[in-house]
Amino acid sequence: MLDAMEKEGSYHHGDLRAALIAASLQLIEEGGVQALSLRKAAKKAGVSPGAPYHHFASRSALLAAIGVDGFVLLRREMERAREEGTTAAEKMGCCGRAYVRFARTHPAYFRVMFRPELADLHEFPELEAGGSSAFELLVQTVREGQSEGNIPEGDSDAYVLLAWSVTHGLSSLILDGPLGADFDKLDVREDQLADLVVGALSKLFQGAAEAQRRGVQLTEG
Amino acid sequence: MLDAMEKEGSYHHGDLRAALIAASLQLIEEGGVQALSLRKAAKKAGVSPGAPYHHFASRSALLAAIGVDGFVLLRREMERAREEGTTAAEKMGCCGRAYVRFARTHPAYFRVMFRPELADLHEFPELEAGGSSAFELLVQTVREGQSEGNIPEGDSDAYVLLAWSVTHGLSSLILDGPLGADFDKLDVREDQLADLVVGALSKLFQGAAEAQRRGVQLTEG
DNA sequence: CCTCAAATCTGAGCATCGTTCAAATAGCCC
DNA sequence: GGGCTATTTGAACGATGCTCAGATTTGAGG
Repeated sequence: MLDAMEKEGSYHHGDLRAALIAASLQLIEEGGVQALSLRKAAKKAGVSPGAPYHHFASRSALLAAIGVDGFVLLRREMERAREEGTTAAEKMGCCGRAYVRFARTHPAYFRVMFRPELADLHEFPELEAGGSSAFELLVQTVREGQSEGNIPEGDSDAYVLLAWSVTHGLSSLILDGPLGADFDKLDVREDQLADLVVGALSKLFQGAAEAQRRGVQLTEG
Repeated sequence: MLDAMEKEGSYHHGDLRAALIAASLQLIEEGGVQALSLRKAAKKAGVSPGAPYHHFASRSALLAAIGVDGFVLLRREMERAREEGTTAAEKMGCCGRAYVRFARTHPAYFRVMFRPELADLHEFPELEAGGSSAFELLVQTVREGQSEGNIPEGDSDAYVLLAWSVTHGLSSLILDGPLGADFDKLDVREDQLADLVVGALSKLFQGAAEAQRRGVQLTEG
């Protein structure tokens, strides 16, 4: 599905399916998700307005296919980034930075991946599976960090959710939030935001783990 | 703008502007942002398809107005929640929980507030101002926490961003992410997620502040 | 090589959408 | 009442998602 040459030359168009996805990505990058119409994608692929419906049941199905590709790319980039760290805490930081980098580098994919009104997760189980796949990588890394002592014990689920929320939240704020207009007040450049936030989270994780090791009871509030 | 009775009885319709916003919110809650069309909102308000354009320059402008209302509501609920905490760390936790609660309680508002393709921040400065207003509340609270010793010193900007990213990320994941399908694997109910994640962040903040107080150097990685 | 069914594509058509605009209407100040 | 402005109408335009009957191409089996 990621390979545009999958069926080249075997049908009338070659591989209209891949051509439509490529055209769609280009349209989305030029003018946002709203700028994607099946008719424009069809014209870009040199085909009539009705042709796409032999490859995608609807506009949503096209977007779902793009989202699936996006999750594959994200998972791949996170796995690659993970190998740059030695301790689990480092790996988690690398994953987080890769997540944010992915959002900034592939905004077209990222938006489609997290817009259920464009491609519903229940309607396209492949999309849901893609999301779970990326999620599992974080679960694994946090568990490793706990056994290494870099992440406080207990509440494993909470720390996983915390890590994912941080990276996803920062990505969303950079892409769609008022952060793009506000971050200049913060005396940091946009490309440093991920380092800053993920770094702060790492500090907190390690500091809290150290405190716990010294017998400090971690309480909420 | 929040008051639906603002101009009641003074024009042909009464207050078409407010009626359109009310109708729009209803449509969005029923079928998502995509289910809102100016024509349907107009019909719901008992008015012709062209009438809305005397109150909103475009569909985007209508959505921007809704977003502005949303930011007012969010800011109000965060301020109210803040007063339930005594220390700054507690206040920050309350803000975070209120943020997530707002997203779950008012998904229609929340989505519009963070969809620049629906209502561009540059095009509607009021929207941008609304976002900044909510953001400032977090800045203030984190700064208070640092002077109280509940939040580690230094990197003030990073901790603000961290706190906002966490709350915004969790909200986004609950509303639009694959979390809705995955959280059952985590052995927690959805309404506990905010407590769990915000609580984890609070623990980290306090643990790290305690470690710093005992002379531990907080390093990234 | 020929046949024929299946896959693929065309192009017209339908309903809906955002948006514009001239003309009609209602409210308000003088 | 006169006249001005705000408001509303209803038709119109172009674009969209999607459907469908029919034309075209492909590839496998005789």
